[in-house]
Amino acid sequence: MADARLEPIQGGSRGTLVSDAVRAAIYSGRFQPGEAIREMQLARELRVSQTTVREALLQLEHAGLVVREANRGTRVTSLSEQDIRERIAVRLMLETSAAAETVRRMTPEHLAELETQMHEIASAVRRNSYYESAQADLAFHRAIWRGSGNQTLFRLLDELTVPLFAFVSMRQSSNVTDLRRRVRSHEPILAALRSGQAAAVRKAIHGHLTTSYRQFLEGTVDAALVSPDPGKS
Amino acid sequence: MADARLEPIQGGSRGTLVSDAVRAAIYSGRFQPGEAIREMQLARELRVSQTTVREALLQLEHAGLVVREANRGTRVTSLSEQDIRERIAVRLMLETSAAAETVRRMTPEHLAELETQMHEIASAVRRNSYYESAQADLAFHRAIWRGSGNQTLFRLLDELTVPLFAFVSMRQSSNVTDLRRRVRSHEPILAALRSGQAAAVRKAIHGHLTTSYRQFLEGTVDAALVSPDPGKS
DNA sequence: TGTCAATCGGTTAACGATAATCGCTTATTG
DNA sequence: CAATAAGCGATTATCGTTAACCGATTGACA
Repeated sequence: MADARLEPIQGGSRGTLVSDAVRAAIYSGRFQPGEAIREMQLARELRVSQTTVREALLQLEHAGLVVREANRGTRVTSLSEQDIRERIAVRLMLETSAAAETVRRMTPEHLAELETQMHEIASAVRRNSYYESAQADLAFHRAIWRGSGNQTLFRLLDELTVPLFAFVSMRQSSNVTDLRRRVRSHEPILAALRSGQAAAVRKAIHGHLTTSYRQFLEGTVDAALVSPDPGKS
Repeated sequence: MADARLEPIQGGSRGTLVSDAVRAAIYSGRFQPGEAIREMQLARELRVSQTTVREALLQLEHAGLVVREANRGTRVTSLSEQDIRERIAVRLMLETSAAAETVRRMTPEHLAELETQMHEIASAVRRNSYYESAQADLAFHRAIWRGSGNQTLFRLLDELTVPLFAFVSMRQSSNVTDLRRRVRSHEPILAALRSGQAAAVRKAIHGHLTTSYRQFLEGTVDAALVSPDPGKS
């Protein structure tokens, strides 16, 4: 009973299938931010009804990947500078606390999983695969969020961050230097997690995020919401 | 141009109308937590198509008021003890930071608005109107969130808290003592906001929330995620 | 020639009907 | 008699079509 011979069939509903397809198209850049997505056209291309497409778009809207305007249409989300700063600020609040909790509950197995994810990032970077390295990067952070044991917290961080990955990384030049930095910048987090000290983890996450998003944060008038943890003004 | 003579007509899409109707029914208790909501039945009662009802239910699912299971049906969300604890923990993280930012940007106008909201709460309590006092309570907190100037933060707090109000207050006895407490427990927040000191505001919010939700928090094994701010273990 | 209303093209919103899926009950069969 | 399959009722998922809506453009009229 413990291990079935067959995997449960995947695919879910047709709407989810469509949603996945569009999501992949957005990530891979086939749909550009700001570009309109027409329900009927998509329905024809994918051989499904408009209703199904609509349900998929509703899901994507929830995930923050598209925006829908009544009677006007759907377009790929194009995060404004302000949107990005806001998301980063909130992510900073949540992820530092999540990681601090994660380190408290850390098991050797979980630490091993994080090290594996780290290897995945490095591997993708070695292959110079930008898309996959971003996926691995996200997976690493997800593993940290999950470790907090708070599903609500995980869900919110996911909702907040997925569009960030989709649209921020899109702008960053994917040159070799940036990719190398992607590996290095995660190492202090892992080190802090190994140390088991919550304060160190908070600092590591804070440093990682502010560094990673430096180019989006500089020029922010109110840095307050961006660094609520240290520097208690 | 600045002030129109007429308000923009409300009502939005039919789907939103249905969604509002169901939301009100949930809040008022006409739909109980755990109760099934049948699409076709609702469609007949409201004289709209099943598609429209479905869109409404999708909206409500996003808001966390109902849960939908593929091919099984929709039911009113019944938050588990764990869900509630998780939401409180995350709300604590976000609202303390939001309020700290709000106090930094506070204007006399905004402070006046909060005082007005406070009067609304007191007024509803005097009328012994439980439902309205809960609405006013929520409005007070919303005003604080909005003051942070971070729309993303506002949205997340809303998403997180609305179901809390819907289902937590439902369980609390709405006796006179509880209602009086509802007024009193907000006063320290207002006082802290007037003082202008971020640290005081953080403490006030923390105190308010842990007090308000005491009955749901006691017995929590890991209080860590619930008090990430003070008492740095 | 400027203003406003009617029209038009394109798109989403809503509809009614059918198909697919689920859990449960009832047969069937070895 | 137990295990399994077939059938049933209820419900959601999907479909194709029609209605409503928005913004831009055209055209009439002062």
